[in-house]
Amino acid sequence: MSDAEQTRQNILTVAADEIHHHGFKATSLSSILNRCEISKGALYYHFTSKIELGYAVFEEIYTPMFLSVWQTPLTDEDPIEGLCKFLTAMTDEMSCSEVVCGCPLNNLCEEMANVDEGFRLRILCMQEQLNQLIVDALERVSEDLRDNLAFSQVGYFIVATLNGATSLSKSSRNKELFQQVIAELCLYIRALKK
Amino acid sequence: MSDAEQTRQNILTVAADEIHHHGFKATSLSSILNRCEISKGALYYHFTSKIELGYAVFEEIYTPMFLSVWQTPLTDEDPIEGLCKFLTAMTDEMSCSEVVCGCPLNNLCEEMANVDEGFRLRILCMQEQLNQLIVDALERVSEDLRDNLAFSQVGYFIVATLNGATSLSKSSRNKELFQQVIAELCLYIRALKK
DNA sequence: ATAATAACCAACCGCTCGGTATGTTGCAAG
DNA sequence: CTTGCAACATACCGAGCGGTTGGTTATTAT
Repeated sequence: MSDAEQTRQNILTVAADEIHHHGFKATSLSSILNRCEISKGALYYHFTSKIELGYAVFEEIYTPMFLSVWQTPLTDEDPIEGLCKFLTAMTDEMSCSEVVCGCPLNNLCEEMANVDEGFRLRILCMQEQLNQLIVDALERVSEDLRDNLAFSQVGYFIVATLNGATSLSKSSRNKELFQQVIAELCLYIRALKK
Repeated sequence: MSDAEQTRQNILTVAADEIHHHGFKATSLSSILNRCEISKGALYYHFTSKIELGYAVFEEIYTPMFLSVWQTPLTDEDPIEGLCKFLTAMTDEMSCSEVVCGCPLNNLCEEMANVDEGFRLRILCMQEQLNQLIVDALERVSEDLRDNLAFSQVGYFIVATLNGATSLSKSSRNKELFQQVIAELCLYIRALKK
């Protein structure tokens, strides 16, 4: 990787972390510059504006990471069990900073979706991709599931509940609350089976 | 009501609306001053700082409104049906601005809980009050419900899912997504019964 | 050897923000 | 009649922000 590309990646990584911790608007460029030990000129050589940097973080860091994390359990032979194991594993592996900071995508969603159209469209696109992943997985094993299930609706329900659980534990700083909601969610998910 | 108290209430009302629309940090005092047609001196006569104003909005506007809205369906003779009707009524009556702006308390939660301890404690307190309301309602009709239900867990699950649904519809600007998640949530709630 | 370009740096700019210090007004008590 | 305080208004401050401008290197092509 060239030096320039190395610098760019470094900016992206640091920016992703800063945005995760402080939100997009509250993240100042100077804090990124300090951590990267570069000047403002360097940053503006690679990105035309703060918001373009935000888009790049979203597309090149957050989205790929997020989708790949979901892909694994959903392509499992038994996606129902895969999902439940995935969710309970989340509660176990959840670090302190993850409890406090929440999901980066979820946060960005809350903060920017109704403020900036560019973010909104990117978020929308990613949400649909995720929902499609879930729907595909459910359809694949539809013969084992209850009749009259609305797969898309189920997908959004799962995602919404997970987001709500993250948000709840974030504001209460209580990992247990998250575990409780996830436990109840797993009951719901397993009950999708015949 | 005295003139001074009238001014204070006016500030609170306008601030509540501004914070709902733009978030706490992004709400500038000057926008409040403009809408109230008062000076900065007037505001700082009634409130010692921006964050104290925020606390007052939380305690005197958001919390009472929020709790009273939940109280009605939960004290219904049949809280299960009361909740479901309450939730579906929300989807019908939801205005455009409510879709875009989301729930004021939920927003404040996301934005401020892990930034300011004062907000976090107030949010925590209110969440527990709400959960207690739900638990009380469920216990009251526990004979009609399935055995082995963890009431508190169920309460947090419902709140988390509703929050997630609000967040989802907010970022996608799609009322239908909210309706879908709520529809699925009502299925879950009704399935609590024997 | 020179010219050009990629990759970066340092200094500065205008703006808005929350907050403060001081000035003004009207009414009510003595 | 005046003194005093409640209830404001006005003007200003320093800090931090995103962004711009005008250099400065190091490397590469000619």
